[in-house]
Amino acid sequence: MIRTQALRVFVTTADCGNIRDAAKLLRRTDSAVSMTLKQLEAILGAPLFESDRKHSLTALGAEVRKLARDLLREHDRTIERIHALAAGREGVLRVAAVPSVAAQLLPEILSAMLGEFPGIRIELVDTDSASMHALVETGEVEVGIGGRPAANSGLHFVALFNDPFRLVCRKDHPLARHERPLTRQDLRPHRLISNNSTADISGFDADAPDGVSALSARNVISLLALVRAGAGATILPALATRTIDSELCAVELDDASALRTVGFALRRGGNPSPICREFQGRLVAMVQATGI
Amino acid sequence: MIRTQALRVFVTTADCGNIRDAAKLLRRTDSAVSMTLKQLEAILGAPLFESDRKHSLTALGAEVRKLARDLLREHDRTIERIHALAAGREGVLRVAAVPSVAAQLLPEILSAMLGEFPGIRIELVDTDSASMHALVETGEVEVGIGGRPAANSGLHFVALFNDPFRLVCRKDHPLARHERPLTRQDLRPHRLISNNSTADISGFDADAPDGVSALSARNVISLLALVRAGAGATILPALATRTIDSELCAVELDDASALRTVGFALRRGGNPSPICREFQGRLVAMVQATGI
DNA sequence: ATTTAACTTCAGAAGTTCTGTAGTGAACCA
DNA sequence: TGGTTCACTACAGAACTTCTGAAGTTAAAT
Repeated sequence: MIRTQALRVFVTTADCGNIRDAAKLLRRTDSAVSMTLKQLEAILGAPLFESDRKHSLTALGAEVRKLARDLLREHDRTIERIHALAAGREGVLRVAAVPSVAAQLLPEILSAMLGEFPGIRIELVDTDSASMHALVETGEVEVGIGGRPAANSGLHFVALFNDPFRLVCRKDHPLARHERPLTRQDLRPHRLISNNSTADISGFDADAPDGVSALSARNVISLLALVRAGAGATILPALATRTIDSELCAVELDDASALRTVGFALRRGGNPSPICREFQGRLVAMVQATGI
Repeated sequence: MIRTQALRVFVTTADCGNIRDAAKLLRRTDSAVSMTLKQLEAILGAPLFESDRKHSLTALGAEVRKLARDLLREHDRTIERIHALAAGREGVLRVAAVPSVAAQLLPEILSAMLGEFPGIRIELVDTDSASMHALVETGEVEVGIGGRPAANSGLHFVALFNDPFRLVCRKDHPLARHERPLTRQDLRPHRLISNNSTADISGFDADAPDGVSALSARNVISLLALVRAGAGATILPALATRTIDSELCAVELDDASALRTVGFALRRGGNPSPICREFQGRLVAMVQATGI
């Protein structure tokens, strides 16, 4: 059996032209190097060096040297990549997140990771919680961030923070300067624009005729445009209200159920990749640091 | 340190889906395989399999498997090629030979070798002895077959056979039916066409005025065409007269110096490649078998 | 609850690879 | 010519690694 180490000893010796320097480079004694070369020649049944002095190669030695050098280069590169994968310095992070998280929390973390680990690739999908769960379940993404999946799903959920819903309205809206947290009673007289998030609030859509609001928008940009235009108010997770413009304001709701739990969704029993663990760790740290 | 063997154990186990079958394939005990996997995971600091049962890989495991599989494929291919080189089943044979040998002896040997060792490549140069020596000396060919090089050259010579020179003339030439071997005296009245070979015969060209023959030809085809056309006779090594056509005949010379020694020319101290040794062995065998 | 299968752990055996020392032979120098 | 140096080899034992076989654990199947 030809060991990779034997090839390395041979190539190093051929490069150095003598055993002593090769042994120094390999951090072995001369005799160990000598023995390894002897053994390699015995396996091949033909000499690799012209003479005992290792300064010139036989025709065979020259050919073997070329092959071995390429193999070792490939070998070292691969071993390094395996280590990098294991250390999370390389690999692909596929993550799905609800828009509020994707927009408010992830950019900082992801760009920091890209900066620190130049070898990695990141794929971010922003979508609603239900689609996110599906993506994790099918394996299209490794981790999702959003609402809690149904208990009977194959997903493992780790809560990260609780995000209260807020009413978003124009500053001149009647409820804008309300003193206490708004009750459902307070909201009833006003037109509310439903959106992807409101589906998560138990009983919210049910208040509307046929359980469907008169006006709805999927996209946060157009949703806020409608609010800004005076079409009504809407309800968004507090996280998503962080960057609303100065024409608008977010008002607290007095409703324990108007709270969504945001966390990681992972495949049950799945062992996340090192890069995914790294990502999770950073997000947890950020949530703790900012005290959301 | 990640050993190549550990990667092979990992890939095999991943392929089999369990340790037992992998151990059987690897001709190791279960425990050896188990230990190797454990050690590999310890080196990487992260699990490669989802659970103790080795039927499903972690995200990291799947990535490592891909890399390792490619590396092992490359590794096995290279080791096989090194063995093939050492066994002479692969490689390049670069050989130079004088035309008579190249045309009469080598075709059979070289085509047999190409048939038996599909991995090899052969480069044959036919040239005169002096150029052959130069090619061997510069390393452009590994071995040459032809006349003995000067003693002060860097070449090692191994005699292979003695090739007597013959007179080649038309069947209606006055010397064609000579009873005894021809002496120089016999030749003197006739016009001789000199060629590359005649330079090797001591004193031959010297017999002509100014040491140069009136007519000379380098190429055997045109040389024989001149003889056939009645321009004169010529002298060629017996080996080269084997395939002259029926219009011509070869007549023995009575001259001990009209003998050339043909043999291998190799770099002094050079250790020929396995494929070259193989070639030399076959040529020696052929010479002995045919009794040249 | 028992059986079976898959894997792990452990201690010692087996095997390998390394080191240090002693020695050979070639090259160099005077 | 003999001394010196250099590069390598041989060998024996030390150090280390890897393997085996037996016993043990865990998980799934019946």
